[in-house]
Amino acid sequence: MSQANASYHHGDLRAACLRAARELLEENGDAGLSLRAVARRAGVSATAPYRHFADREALVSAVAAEGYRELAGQLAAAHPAPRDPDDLAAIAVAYVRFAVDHPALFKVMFTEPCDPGSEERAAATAAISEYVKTLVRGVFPDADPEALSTAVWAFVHGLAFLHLDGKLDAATPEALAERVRAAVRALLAASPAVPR
Amino acid sequence: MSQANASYHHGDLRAACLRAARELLEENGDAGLSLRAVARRAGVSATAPYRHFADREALVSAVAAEGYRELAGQLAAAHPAPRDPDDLAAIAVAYVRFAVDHPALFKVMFTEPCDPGSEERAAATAAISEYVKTLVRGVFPDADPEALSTAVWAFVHGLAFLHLDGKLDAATPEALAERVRAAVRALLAASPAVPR
DNA sequence: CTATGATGTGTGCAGTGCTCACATTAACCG
DNA sequence: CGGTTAATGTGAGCACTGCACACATCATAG
Repeated sequence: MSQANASYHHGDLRAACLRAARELLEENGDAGLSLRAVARRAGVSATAPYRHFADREALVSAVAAEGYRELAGQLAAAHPAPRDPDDLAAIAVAYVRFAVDHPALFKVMFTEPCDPGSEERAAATAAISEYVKTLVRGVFPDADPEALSTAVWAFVHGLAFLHLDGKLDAATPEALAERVRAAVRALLAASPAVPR
Repeated sequence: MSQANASYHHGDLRAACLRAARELLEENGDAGLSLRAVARRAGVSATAPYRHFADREALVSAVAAEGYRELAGQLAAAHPAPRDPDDLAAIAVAYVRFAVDHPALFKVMFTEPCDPGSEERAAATAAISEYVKTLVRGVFPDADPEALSTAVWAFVHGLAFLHLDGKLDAATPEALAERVRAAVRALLAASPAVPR
């Protein structure tokens, strides 16, 4: 019933497609995201989206790029200017939380081909990478920033993925947060010979 | 064993399907893995595989389970009895290497729904989890084994995924190994700015 | 040596991505 | 204004997919 404007041309089909895609992703997961379903939901013929997206890949990449931006926002919101490992842990929690709250989106962001994908997408991930590097530089000024930021991102990312797959499950948000914090603490405390 | 000759019954279609699925996965990635393609490659009608796998999900889960076992083997081969972080790093390298060498398989193992999946699959991942815990206990006797093994697995897993997505790329195997080792070192050396 | 259940076949349906020719219309230019 | 044009949306159609169904074949138990 949403043909509010019964005109031939939609007006802003591109945005409508992205919105529909997001909804389908939340509702039915990755599998439910078909161009045709998107078109149906946007109240438009099956082939109309092709005027705005070269193919399914392009649509997915656009959704993913949106996801990156949102994720970046959540991280920044978790702690504006982290100074110590606890602050970092808060950001880690936000990262994992994002993954668990939007599982299908997150998978799409990090699972699909990606490399040859849109530059929009590449730029968005580069931004995150840069952000992590900045964080690490601030909190661990004495470390090799390149290696350590790789390590930190990997750690948080892996934590997110393991939760997603149900390898680790955290019933309540608070349990999840505590588990993440515990992992961070354990990692920082870890030394083979000299604890503390 | 298999009377591969033109007999009506295949002999060991289940195994043939798994082999075909592995091949298709290596050749065309996740997308190329269709039940029909598997059937074609096994030289059998399109619906024959349904006698051995309830649906596509089941086939994929079986392939994934195989992958888990192989991964476990590679890890064990990388270092039989790790005692210090360097040994651990060798295992980390093997983990990431496995992901990079079999990208499609790895994605299938950790990306698809999984939870409600076959118990065969659940058992295989539980085995890996247990293995990591054992490792960690050996190398870091003073740490909280639960939290630290979570952290270690997450770290290595994230490293693997970031490489897979081309977020981090390592042209040569040696470069990859060195990057992984550097990340491990950086993480262990990391101490916060030491607010004294 | 036959009955039976496990295994493989063929047909068919609904859904998908994508291409192509065509319809509609907004926007630009005389 | 009015007409041309390019952007946008439509519909039919192809090749493919997963899966369900009825049927064919055959190894083997009784």
